[in-house]
Amino acid sequence: MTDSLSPERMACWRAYIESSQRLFTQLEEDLRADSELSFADYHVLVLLSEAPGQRLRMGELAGRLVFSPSRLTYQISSMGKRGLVSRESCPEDRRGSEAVLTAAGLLALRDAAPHHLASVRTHLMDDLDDAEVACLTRVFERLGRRLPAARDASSTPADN
Amino acid sequence: MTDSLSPERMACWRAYIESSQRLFTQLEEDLRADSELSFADYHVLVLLSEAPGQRLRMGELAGRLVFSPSRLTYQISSMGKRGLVSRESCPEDRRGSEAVLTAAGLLALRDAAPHHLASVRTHLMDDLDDAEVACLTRVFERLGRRLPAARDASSTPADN
DNA sequence: GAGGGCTTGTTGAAATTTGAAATAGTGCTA
DNA sequence: TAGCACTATTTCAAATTTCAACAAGCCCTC
Repeated sequence: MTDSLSPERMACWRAYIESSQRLFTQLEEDLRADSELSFADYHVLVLLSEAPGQRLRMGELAGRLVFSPSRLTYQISSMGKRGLVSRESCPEDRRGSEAVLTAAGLLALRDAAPHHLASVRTHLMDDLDDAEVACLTRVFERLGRRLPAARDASSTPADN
Repeated sequence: MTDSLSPERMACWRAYIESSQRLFTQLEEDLRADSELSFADYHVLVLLSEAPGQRLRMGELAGRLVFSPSRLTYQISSMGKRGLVSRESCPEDRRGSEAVLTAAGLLALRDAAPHHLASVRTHLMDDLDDAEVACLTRVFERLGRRLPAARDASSTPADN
């Protein structure tokens, strides 16, 4: 291939995608092994547990999870069936609805968290020294800032 | 949450997953926008194009893509319908089959590569300095070496 | 040289994800 | 207050992915 990336950067890129894929797969597997949650379920629970009132608008949640709206609808309805979240319609904007953490959801999160965090540690974090952690943090926070609402909305400024 | 990860490491972890997710989504979108390929299609084409005889066993391919066997079967059959790859059964081991790059597949890769690589550069690589690249490479290569224990153990420590 | 236990890859049904269109509500402008 | 453009979310069909069998071939050992 006519690389327009230096060999070092190409190697970096490849290592990054492949290892990340493997890592995510592994974490998902671990999570399913010692809880009834998928990675997505877990992530939803974490975000809700940290939100004021333990509730979030669908759109907000979708944005943070990097989920399409319809995927989130499905995700939340599936979690709803399992009693992990409930839904309420939003008083300020009646088009909207919010996902609310239930007691059972919080319980499930509390149960799963230690296992999951241990998994993150053993597969990733324990192998990193502080300088590496600092480097990754810097790189990925910058990346996140640069790749904002990738989906649609605000990206076409003055055109009509 | 009772974090068993220091706040720094927790922040690192969060930035890493969220940004990675966003990045992968963005790259997929870009790729679809300027080619007929998905990210998975592209990746298959790259791996085949680099393989001796431009062919790989299904298992080998699945391992490198971090795909389940049945997902790969589907993926390859879909690419087969579009003429990007073909299939042959493996002479040494008649259980096996291999995916073979076609001329059209190579063409499609050559067409897509510049766009895709540009996308990787603008969204990620151009923002990294050499030290960061070195750090990411070190971290993710180490991670990749530590993880493949996950599913299949067919890996050779030092080669490729 | 037949059986048993692996490994390779496929299949089919069920679950999930996508993408386009539908539904409902907001808010501006006239 | 009607009309219109826009936003938030859901719905539905089609595409993809998983998961649990299955078929086939390999690799022993006896």
